[in-house]
Amino acid sequence: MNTVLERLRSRGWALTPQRRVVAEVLSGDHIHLTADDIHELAVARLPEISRATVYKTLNELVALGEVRSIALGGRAKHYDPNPDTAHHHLVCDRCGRTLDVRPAGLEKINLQRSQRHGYKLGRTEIVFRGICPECLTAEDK
Amino acid sequence: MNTVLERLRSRGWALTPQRRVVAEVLSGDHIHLTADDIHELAVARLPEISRATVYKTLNELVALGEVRSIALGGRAKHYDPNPDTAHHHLVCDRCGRTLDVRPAGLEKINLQRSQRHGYKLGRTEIVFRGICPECLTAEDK
DNA sequence: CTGCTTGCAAATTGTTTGCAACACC
DNA sequence: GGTGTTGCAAACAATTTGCAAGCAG
Repeated sequence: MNTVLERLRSRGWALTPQRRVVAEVLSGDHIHLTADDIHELAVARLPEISRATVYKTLNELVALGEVRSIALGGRAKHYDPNPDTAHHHLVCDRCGRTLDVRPAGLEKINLQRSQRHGYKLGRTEIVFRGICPECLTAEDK
Repeated sequence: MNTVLERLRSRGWALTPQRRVVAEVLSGDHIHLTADDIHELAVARLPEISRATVYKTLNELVALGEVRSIALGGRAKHYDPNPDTAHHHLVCDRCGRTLDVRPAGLEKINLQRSQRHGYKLGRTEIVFRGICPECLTAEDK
């Protein structure tokens, strides 16, 4: 069922072990990892993979539209393996844990013409910020 | 009319030339600058100001709640001098130019309980992405 | 062979920190 | 003279790039 890899191969992407491992890590349920998280998980499956290769592969996946890179405020970029499904993000301000959310009634959000300032509009991103349950209990000091 | 400086002074913040210049640059109409932009503009008014001081001052302003740091996807953080007024951002995907927008009808956005995953909700940030007029005309190749 | 891919190491970029010199009550 | 602030330079962290060597067709 790994359609990601099929799609990539059909676009002429050389399927090396390194690239397969990166794609596999991303399609797991660990979501919104940083490049370094991804490298760490990839090393567990393929010890000799280098950070540079992980970075290059991630950039290629972003360019191919298979993955989106998102800026959540921490130092490092996070990678979102679901660029197509419409969803937004719920981010913990303490630990950075990020979940996908699909809020009801927000699909039709749009900027009225008077607020567009001549921009041609594209995607709208919503980030809900808060504190996750783990950090909340840890906070009960 | 520089209430920012008044507020800061009343909180015991030493008002040095360097800090005043940074605050002045931020209260200009050039909005959402990066730390380096701010340094550059500050140097124009006070040539000997150092990058380190600008960074330190910006971090203090953020800690004091006078300025918010925002991640817009580029490498560098941007600084938003209007943390209090409810507004969102319209970002150019080409050049990064960012404007404040106050879309109508979005004030009551909220995540329904079933989507909160136990998070205690805080602020909601919306980023509208698009291409600004300048980049649009430049693109007419 | 030819060309894409890898991985090391070095370069870049954005930001922070250690510390000595300084300014201001 | 102590407290807080500056600025240089060095340290850091995240990411990118140059390049020689490897592998695949």
